[in-house]
Amino acid sequence: MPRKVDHEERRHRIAEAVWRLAARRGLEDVTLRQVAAEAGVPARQLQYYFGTRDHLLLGALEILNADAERRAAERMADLGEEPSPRALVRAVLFELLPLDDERRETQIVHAAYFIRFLTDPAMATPVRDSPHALEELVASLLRHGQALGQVHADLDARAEAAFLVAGAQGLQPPVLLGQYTAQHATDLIDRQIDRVFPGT
Amino acid sequence: MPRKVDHEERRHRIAEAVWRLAARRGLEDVTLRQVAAEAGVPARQLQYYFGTRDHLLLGALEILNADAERRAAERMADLGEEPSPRALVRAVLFELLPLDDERRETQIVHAAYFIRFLTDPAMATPVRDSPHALEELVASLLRHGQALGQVHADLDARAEAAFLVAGAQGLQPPVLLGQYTAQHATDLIDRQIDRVFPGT
DNA sequence: GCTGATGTGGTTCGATCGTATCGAAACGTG
DNA sequence: CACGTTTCGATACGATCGAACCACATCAGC
Repeated sequence: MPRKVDHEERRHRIAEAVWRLAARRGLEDVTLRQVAAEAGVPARQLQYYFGTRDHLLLGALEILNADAERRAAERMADLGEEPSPRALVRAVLFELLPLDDERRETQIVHAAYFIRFLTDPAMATPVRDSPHALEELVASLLRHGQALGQVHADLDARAEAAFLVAGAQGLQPPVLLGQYTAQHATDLIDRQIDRVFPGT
Repeated sequence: MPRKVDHEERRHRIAEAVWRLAARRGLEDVTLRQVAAEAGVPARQLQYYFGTRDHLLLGALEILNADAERRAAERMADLGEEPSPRALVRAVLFELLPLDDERRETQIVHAAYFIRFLTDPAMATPVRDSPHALEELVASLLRHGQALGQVHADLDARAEAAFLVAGAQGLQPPVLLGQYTAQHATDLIDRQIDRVFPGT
């Protein structure tokens, strides 16, 4: 078989063009010709590397999610050797805010895809599991905090984790729309974290 | 001038078709011909009553928001003569969840329009003010609750209101996607309300 | 050196898009 | 009744869409 390296590189390059267009004007403007122009490749390549337009959209989303997940894992690793539950919860929730260009683009693209998630089951699978996983992760961190005496023992970790995640997710739109500053959003989250971790 | 009555009726009828299509498959499928077919009117009427496609999208959004606001006001009025701050906060937050078909459709359509809000300032104006208004409303209700001794006096009403609204908004996607039941979402909100209004 | 699989570019096709246009029906007003 | 405005149906136009098609490169294995 021929060089596999280019394959991934090109797919990534094309996927980036899809993200830019989707984030700028929505999926309507993600046409094969526009993507080709944005990526600087002939339109024929999109057909070859992704097939139909639906497969292009799905493939670009998968690559986006993989990149975002990798970056999130890196930021978690940057917290140091033995990060406190509190710091981890904070980092997880901040992952849901558009605090840099990459997270911003990821979240806008997800918003552009959202309607598809509702009807197209194939599109939904990459996203359908992640929020549940985030909630579980935060819940386990809260329970860890309870074991350490940093979180009130009578607090329902599961429910509190779900609402914290929802709150962070709900802060996304106002920040993207420029109604809230990123600073304001992080302050609001920090305030909730202070409430949940009173002893730190 | 000829009958004005039909004018509004027809615009509403056409707008409903736009919502249905937008909610089902996103703005990409809101083509003039599809809308005409869905509304059961000749395509030429869309041109006459709304003009260009952009004006159609904008007009349909305005009609949707007006309807949603009217229904929300009705539900608030149904709370009775002198509703408690707690009941009002609950009702306001529940307005952000897809608890019936109308709210569900409204929120899905808003999701479909979201990308437009980010770039098209004309589209954004109907929505740009509402969340801020909701937050202020909840904050004033919390302050009212503080005056009545139902809410801890040292609680930051503004920040808590903002996070409650964000939390409700953040519960929207998982409910729409079927990850959370509506029951679960309302439970989570009720739990937060119990925390904020401990004395009721 | 031939062959077949793999990759690439350019072009074409039928369908559908948004919009403009033209003429006639419908209707209030004089 | 006649007239001008409003409403509306049908059609046409240029542009653009997704996808198919075709002619070449390129290169590994025989």
